[in-house]
Amino acid sequence: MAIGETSISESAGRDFIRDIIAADLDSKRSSKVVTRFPPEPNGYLHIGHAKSICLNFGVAEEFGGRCHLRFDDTNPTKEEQEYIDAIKADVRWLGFDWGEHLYHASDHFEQLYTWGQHLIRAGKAYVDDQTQEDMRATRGTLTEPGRNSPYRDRKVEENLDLFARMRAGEFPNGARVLRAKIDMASGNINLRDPALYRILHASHPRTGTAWSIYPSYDFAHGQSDAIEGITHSICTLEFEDHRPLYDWFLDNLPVPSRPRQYEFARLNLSYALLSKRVLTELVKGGHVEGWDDPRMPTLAGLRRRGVPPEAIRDFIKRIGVAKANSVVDIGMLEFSIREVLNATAQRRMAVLRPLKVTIENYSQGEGEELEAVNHPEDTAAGTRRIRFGREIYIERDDFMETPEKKFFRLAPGREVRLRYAYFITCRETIKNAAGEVVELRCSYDPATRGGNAPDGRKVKGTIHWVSAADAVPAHVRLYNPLFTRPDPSASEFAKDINPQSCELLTDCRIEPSMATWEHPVQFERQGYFCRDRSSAPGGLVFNRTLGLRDTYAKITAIPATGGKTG
RNA sequence: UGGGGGAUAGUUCAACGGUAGAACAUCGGACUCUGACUCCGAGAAUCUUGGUUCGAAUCCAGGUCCCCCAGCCA
Repeated sequence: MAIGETSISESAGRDFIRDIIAADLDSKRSSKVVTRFPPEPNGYLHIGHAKSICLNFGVAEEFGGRCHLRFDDTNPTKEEQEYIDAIKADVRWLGFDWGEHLYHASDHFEQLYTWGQHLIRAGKAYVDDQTQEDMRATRGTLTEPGRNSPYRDRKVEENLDLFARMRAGEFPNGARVLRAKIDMASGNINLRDPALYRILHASHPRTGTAWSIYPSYDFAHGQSDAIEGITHSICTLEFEDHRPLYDWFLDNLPVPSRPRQYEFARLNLSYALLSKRVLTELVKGGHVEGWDDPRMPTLAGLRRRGVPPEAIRDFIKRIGVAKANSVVDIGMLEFSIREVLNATAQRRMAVLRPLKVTIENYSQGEGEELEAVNHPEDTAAGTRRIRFGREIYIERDDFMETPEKKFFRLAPGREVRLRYAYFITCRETIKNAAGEVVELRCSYDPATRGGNAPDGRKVKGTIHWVSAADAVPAHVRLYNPLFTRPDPSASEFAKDINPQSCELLTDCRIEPSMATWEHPVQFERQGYFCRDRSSAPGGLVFNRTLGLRDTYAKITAIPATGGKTG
């Protein structure tokens, strides 16, 4: 079921946020539901944001309301147009639509300024000339109260004048700040006269140089919610102790509506770091190739990796919403990815590490065409013709000179099935000077054409292959987790970076039809792959989205993300 | 030692005073022209101590542990 098809009855009570909304609708405290997704355009969206997006847009859809996309662009020193564009593209890709409801905190700058004056006139805000150091020193500590600023009792007229001159750009950065006058002794540090406006001579992506002062998050967020008619302002846990301040502004300003803030626990994923600071450093420090590097947990990275948006939505639905901090096993995400890809990706054959096989009793001629099904669980996907010939490539891992007990693929003297083709038996092993196996000499049974023996005999293994004469070369990138630990250090992430997070294979052979294939594909017995955007004619590049579950390989060192390494 | 939150299988969530349930993971087994998929089965939890109640994961009291807050970041 698509996310938008969830009915209210099914969704009611699915989590505490939906419980609250259902109750508000029930008690008529709200007559509609309006939510918002409020990213700051200072980086790319990651899968943690997907949780918020799915929650906010999902809830709005389920309850027949709407969800706004609002850029929290109150700090021009960190925000860029590139991020604004990328965020829009990512939200759309995930499958959500804000319609006409695109907003920016900067749309409300003029109103916010007016409200700053309003607080001044009410004696509830003042311009403070203290230095940043002084403010820090007088704020107190977690256990000691702060001290009032010597500028706290400035006259209204003087405050108004100074505030206007701050706006006019008369003072340098940091010279003064507009502060709310609340309580320097509050146990909640957010209430110790928080800054409302700071002087920032910086060019803003939308307002350019029109402003020399910019509102703080606290002063902008709730009021923007009120202006837009947001009913339920859903944010993460770290804003919980900002809620009294959020409410204080709404109580002390003539706002047009009364939104409420609710907080949920952000997403954490094992073997990953979901913080914009870390992701930004990974990009700027050159640890990855960019925001859309397939190893990144960004939506852009997941997209390039080949992860379908449906899989992300399914994953988010599965993990639920609560207030307890938690770390979700990356295996959960992988399950959702396989679930979607198994159902949608067509099957093809590709040999990643080729081992040449010559079928000695097969004619030297042109070869032949065999039929292969495109999707075993979806007959509508049809079939395709694949070339077979005397020389083929099989996977190096599918041959073992001295097979271990559980190995039931090819070995000297052993018979296996070539998928959709014939049974072959290994007759001889060719080695190079170093003693490495470089070629296999096999025989085939013409009676097994298509893959079944008329005499009813069975083989234990079926392996994939490609025709040596017809397969096209390709590069394939195998990905493993970016970090070596399930709980990488956010403060010293560099030491936990996995040096083997990307393995490039340069001698792969794939079915010719793949040259122009644009969809996710399963290379049989190996995993799900997608064409990388760096592919060029004659230079195909595939990314492995995820390996198939592999109960034989049993890699224990690092989780299955990216599948087996060898 | 201030203020605000949170503790249920290995993990993530349910259970809203009335039989602690699901998904993922794990371990068995079946099926299979993908060691995939699918199917069947198993093990596995209420932080702790009291109290209220016929009955407590849920209500009350005390304790323990974990997370967030001292930006002119969001």
